[in-house]
Amino acid sequence: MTADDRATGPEQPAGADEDSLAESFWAVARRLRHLSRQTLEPWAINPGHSRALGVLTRHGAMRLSALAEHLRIAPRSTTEVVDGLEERGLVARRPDPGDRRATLVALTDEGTRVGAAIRAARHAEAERLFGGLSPTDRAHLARILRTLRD
Amino acid sequence: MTADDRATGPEQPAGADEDSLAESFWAVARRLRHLSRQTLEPWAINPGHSRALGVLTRHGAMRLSALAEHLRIAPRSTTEVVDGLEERGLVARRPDPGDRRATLVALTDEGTRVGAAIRAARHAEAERLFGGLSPTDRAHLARILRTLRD
DNA sequence: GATGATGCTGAGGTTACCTCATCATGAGGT
DNA sequence: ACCTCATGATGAGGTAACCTCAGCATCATC
Repeated sequence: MTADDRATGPEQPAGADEDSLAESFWAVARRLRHLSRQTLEPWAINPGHSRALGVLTRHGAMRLSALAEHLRIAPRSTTEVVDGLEERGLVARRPDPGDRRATLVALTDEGTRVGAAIRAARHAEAERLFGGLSPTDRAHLARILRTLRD
Repeated sequence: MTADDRATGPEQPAGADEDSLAESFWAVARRLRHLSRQTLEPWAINPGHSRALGVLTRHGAMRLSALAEHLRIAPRSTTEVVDGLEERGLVARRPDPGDRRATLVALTDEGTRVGAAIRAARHAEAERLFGGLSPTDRAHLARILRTLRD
């Protein structure tokens, strides 16, 4: 049939025909998301788990509640994300020595390894998309995006 | 706590710290999505419904199955989207005169009106985000995005 | 040491998708 | 005409990733 009215992912707004900046923007976002899914595939890990892994890689062990804030999801939902990572042996729960109500989540060795690998793969993935641009265009894009983000 | 590890929306990959093009990209995507949610709010319509409305606005009445292809969701899911829009009085089902198995979905007058209003609001919304750019930057961005999208 | 706040989790709900089975209809072969 | 297979929509039921609310243990404060 006709082509791609859903210029974007499942959560994205419509307006595909517009041929506007927004449309192109979502089209690129979509490509990025696809790349990302491919990147994560070898680890059989979903984006949510990957995000949590990223936070722990960058910030080290923390309470579930802190992780929830980083991920911007409800504490209760964080319980489940951590459950998943724990099942896969990527993180471990241990009691917070300073507060017996609290639980700390820390990367296991395996988790550290996988976290680093994903980080590297993610870097390569970005390179795959943006690598085609000339250095000038990369600079332009970086500057413009920085402007838009404020 | 620290700020925003979730550089993006609920479905987006992680990697916030990277300070890479990808990171900025998702940050902007996030802003766009927020704007979009605001845009849709007055109509109490969700992105899925809005997308369907957009397709019908652009392409006119069509079968459920055709709509499913445009939206890139399963036919069965389309049934539900159309149910929702029909409840709100924005579309109507009628039998396909050429095939008694099939059902055509068409915008009602109200649906046409709302579709147009959303289209306009969406345009304004894009202007709100991209309007701050100089004409040169807009051209740069448009060109670069077009390159990335292939 | 009672009172209220905080940290985690069980129970159960929502949203937006999915697959599979079913039913009516259509199209083609014999 | 009849049989078979394909197709369009939908009922039934499932899943993933969130959510809220209630409950329990623990902490901080008065």
